[in-house]
Amino acid sequence: MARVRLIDVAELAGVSMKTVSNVVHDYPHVAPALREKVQAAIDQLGYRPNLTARRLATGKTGMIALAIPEIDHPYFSELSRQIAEEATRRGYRVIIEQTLSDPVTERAVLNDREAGLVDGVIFHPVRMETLDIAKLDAGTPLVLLGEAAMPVMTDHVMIDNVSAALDATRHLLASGCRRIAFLGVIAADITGSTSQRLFGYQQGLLEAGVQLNPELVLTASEFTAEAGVHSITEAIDRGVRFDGVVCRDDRFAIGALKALHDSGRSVPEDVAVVGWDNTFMAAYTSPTLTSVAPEKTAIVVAAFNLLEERIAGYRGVGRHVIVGHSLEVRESAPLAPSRLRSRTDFTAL
Amino acid sequence: MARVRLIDVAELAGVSMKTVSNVVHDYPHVAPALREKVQAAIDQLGYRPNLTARRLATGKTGMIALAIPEIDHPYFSELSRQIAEEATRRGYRVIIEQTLSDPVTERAVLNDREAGLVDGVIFHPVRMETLDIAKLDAGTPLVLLGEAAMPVMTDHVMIDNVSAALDATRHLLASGCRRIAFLGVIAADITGSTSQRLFGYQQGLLEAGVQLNPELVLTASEFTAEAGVHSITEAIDRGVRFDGVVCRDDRFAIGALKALHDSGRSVPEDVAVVGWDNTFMAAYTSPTLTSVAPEKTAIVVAAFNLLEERIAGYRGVGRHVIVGHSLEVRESAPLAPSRLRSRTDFTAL
DNA sequence: CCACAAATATACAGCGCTGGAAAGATGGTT
DNA sequence: AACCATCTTTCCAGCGCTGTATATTTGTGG
Repeated sequence: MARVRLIDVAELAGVSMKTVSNVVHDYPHVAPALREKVQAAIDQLGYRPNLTARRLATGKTGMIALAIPEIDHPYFSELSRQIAEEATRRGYRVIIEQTLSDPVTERAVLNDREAGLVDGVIFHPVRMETLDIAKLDAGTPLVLLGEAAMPVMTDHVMIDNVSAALDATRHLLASGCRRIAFLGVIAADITGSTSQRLFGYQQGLLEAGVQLNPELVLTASEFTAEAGVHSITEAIDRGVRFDGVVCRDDRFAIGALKALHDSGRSVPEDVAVVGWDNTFMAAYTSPTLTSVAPEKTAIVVAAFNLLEERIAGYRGVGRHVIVGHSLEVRESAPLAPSRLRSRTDFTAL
Repeated sequence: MARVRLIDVAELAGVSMKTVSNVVHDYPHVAPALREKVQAAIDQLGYRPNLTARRLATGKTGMIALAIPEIDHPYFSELSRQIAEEATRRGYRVIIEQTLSDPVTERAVLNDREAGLVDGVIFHPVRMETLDIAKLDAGTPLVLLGEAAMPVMTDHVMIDNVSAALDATRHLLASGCRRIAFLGVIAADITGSTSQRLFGYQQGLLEAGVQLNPELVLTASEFTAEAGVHSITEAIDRGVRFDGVVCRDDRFAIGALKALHDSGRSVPEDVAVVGWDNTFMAAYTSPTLTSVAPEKTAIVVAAFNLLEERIAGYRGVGRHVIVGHSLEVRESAPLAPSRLRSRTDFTAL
């Protein structure tokens, strides 16, 4: 099982190592006859270059790390797919690190772990403070995703969360909702992505002259559909009345749909629901889910552009790219005011 | 930006490289005073070991590759998550390769790409023939996932697809279905996973004395929910009558639920639906989805066990591990015969 | 106070590959 | 036939780290 090395091929072909290396790399100035002989030796021995050794010699790894909270969150799995594809297109391979939103793991990702292993890191932080990140950045090019407060030295790609939440809220208001809830605030999320969305939601209500009602800001224990179900169910049980919900992400929205269905409410007639991320399931829930749609492709492309500039040697201050978003309107919150029951009947449910 | 090397630390601390290395590795026989001095130098310089160099020296990479068709297929993203967690537990990092079911990419994964890069590969093939795989295995430990025909030399983990499909079919039969469709056969899938499921479905019908009807075997163009929608809709339009569907995976099932809903059929009253993979969405569709549940954790653990044995040097013939499965019964195909309309009314829809 | 074992620390040769310098061929000029 | 310029090929010093062999120090008992 001893691996075939460059020198083995060289000996068999009766040439120097470098010539074999040149053949492997398609270096142009190799005489055809020699090239053929070397190739034959390569084939005969089944030679495969040792990438680790090549890396040590060249200093380039050709790999990037993608650090995300959860691989199987639909938003992140869809993002991962696009990143994997873009990486392939640009000649990189991807190491995926799952942080599970654990601050220690997040730190580890940036700290010693990426030492010389990857050419760059794309990182979606959840628990780490921006300042921490800046400190730990040990020279490996880094691009941040998500809503962390603008770091000074680090590149960063995000959508305008405030404005997107504003769009979602306006949409619900336009369709006639007046008691709009927000799902959900999570204690552990300190990067501000939720709070930006909450802020946009509040702004939307205020500009429409609707008074803010703290009761309508629902909290959740974790980022799962189940937590969404629980939060909505509990609000209903508490007697909280609402006719619309802006959800922090699609998983919460999916949970909300279930909770509303189980409690006998119909969507969107009784309660309109807006999700966030426009993940694939949004088109397959029943009713289908209106959802804030970040331009995922733009995020991925922007992230790679920034990363490759850093890899190429850019050492300036952090750039901050805001990519577009839209509202994908589906059945759970249609455009037209389509309420079948009058709002005043709501309490009768 | 010049990286700090072991020798830099050694010089600052006034010791040999190896002593620094020993400190980094917590080698026990280092005098406390020296250890402290070295640690101070490490901290002062911000030294991080170069993993690529370490790899070259040790020959171990501490990485495994996971090659799957699509990162964002719920089954694979859930599997990936578990693999990532198990890998962390066992001290490995994971490179994820997305093959997109492309035979060329699949080949590349096994062929030159893993050269010395990873200690092992976990691979879920879709298009490659088993024989091909055996040929390309260049010495890197390999474990196959999924339903490829038993390879002779390669380790392999799967569930018993025939028996699982049989269970699903029996379940539908027990609840009163008689015209049970199978969704969906895909031309591009040559590994036999679909055909095994189809076989189990047919066996289930036969043992119940139900005649096979080729019309009820629905094909799909690709592995997406949309293709499932299309296939079911088209069958309905063609006038195919059915009161149950066994789906090849949850995405098809989700598409089936949508198509049935859009055509005015209710699930499970008119048509009962069984999915496959028991992905997270199964609990959140409306109605919730009965689904074949492979024991994902068992798959992951078995795969790692086999892989680590190979890494440790096992060179014997391929082992084949069959892990358990169950049927997660939910609303789309409940246990009891719960049909509201009589079957004869079906055509009236 | 010495011999000898155990505990610590060092030296250095690789791991397999690449990059640049240098050597060797080749062929066209004058 | 001597001389370049150009094309091919070889040589060899690293890349940063670890494992083994070896040297040095420390500790113990007689």
